[in-house]
Amino acid sequence: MGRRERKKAQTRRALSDAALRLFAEHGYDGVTVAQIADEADVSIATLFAHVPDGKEALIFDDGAERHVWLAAAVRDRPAGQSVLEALRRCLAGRGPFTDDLPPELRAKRDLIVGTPALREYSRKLWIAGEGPLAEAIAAESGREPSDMTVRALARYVLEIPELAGVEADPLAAMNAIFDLLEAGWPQSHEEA
Amino acid sequence: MGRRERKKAQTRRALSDAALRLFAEHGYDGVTVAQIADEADVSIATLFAHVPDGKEALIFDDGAERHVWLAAAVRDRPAGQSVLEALRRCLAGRGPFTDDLPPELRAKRDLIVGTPALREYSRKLWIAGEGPLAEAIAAESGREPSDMTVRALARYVLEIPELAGVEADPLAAMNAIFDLLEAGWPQSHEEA
DNA sequence: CTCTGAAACTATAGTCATTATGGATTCATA
DNA sequence: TATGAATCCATAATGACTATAGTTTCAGAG
Repeated sequence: MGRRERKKAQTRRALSDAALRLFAEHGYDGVTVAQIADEADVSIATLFAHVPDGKEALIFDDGAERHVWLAAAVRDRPAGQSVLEALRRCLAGRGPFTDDLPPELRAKRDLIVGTPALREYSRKLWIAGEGPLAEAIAAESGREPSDMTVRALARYVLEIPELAGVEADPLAAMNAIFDLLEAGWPQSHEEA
Repeated sequence: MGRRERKKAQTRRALSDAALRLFAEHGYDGVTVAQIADEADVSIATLFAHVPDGKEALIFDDGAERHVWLAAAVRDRPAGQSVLEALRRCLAGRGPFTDDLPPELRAKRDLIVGTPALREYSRKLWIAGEGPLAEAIAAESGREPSDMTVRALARYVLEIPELAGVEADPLAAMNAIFDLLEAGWPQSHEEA
């Protein structure tokens, strides 16, 4: 990676860090993009060049990883395990379903959950994984990616964190929803 | 209804009409709130007093009706009909699932679908019906409204228009999704 | 009918996110 | 080393939205 890309990544990182620090201290609405740009020592124009989606996007990275990561969980699951079982286990170790996180990440998660604008943007990134996930599910179940039930299943799985995350026992809630989906999407669907 | 409320409703209507007309002609981003306020012959401050949720909310009414209407479809269904069957029939006659609409409403729908900001706001209003719908489902199926599966079902049903609406045959797509949900939420759940 | 308080309206000025412009600097590479 | 692209900057503009303070209009009490 050349110096150019390195500097670019550095600037992006500086912006993320500055934004997260200031948001944590003053709240999302208590911080202006000008302050963030100052803190990161770049101009406002540069800030927006790095974050075309706007202020909310500052503390997120693409989210492309998440898609890859979900699709991989489906594709690389142990032999004999159902697609939904793989997704269930995959989600169980992430997001709202574990408190086994470094305090830094926990604080970030709380900030997002407590800020409507951030929550919405986070959802948008997350739901963008519907297409890739649907492709992975289709490939593993011998269906077409355009199959409505495949797309619906992908979407429904992606909704689970938002639905279960606010419950008293998120993990139990998640399992209840997966049970519901598994009844409607039985193993038999997965025969090629 | 006194003159006061009547005038208020008139102003709100004038704003809606002006916004819809201008959006249709110049596109959502091609119109400023100042133009809309002018067209409706009110000040900008007044515009925002009527529409606290901002520009996107101009062409929508509360959406409170929609919730009532959905919950009613569940509550007042014919004896022996399942909750999901009632919802299936109810949705089939609305939104993206019928072209049997006055051209005025069709144009409005196309505007919303073709404008990200409007689409998102429309979704927000629609999803706000999750709570009421969950209550209705819970009441009819002898479960608690806090039951995770009830809330999930409500949410999943509300997602259907967005999921199926973009398919070539929306009605067929909707039916496919309802079949999926009915398998996971069998009749047996509805015994009190 | 008249008085009064609240609601609705207005003009004005401000804040803030976001975009546009045009120029300066830095880096990759031929 | 020269060239072109990427990055950055200062500046100014646009447009959504909010705050303030004052005016008009209506509903209801007396």
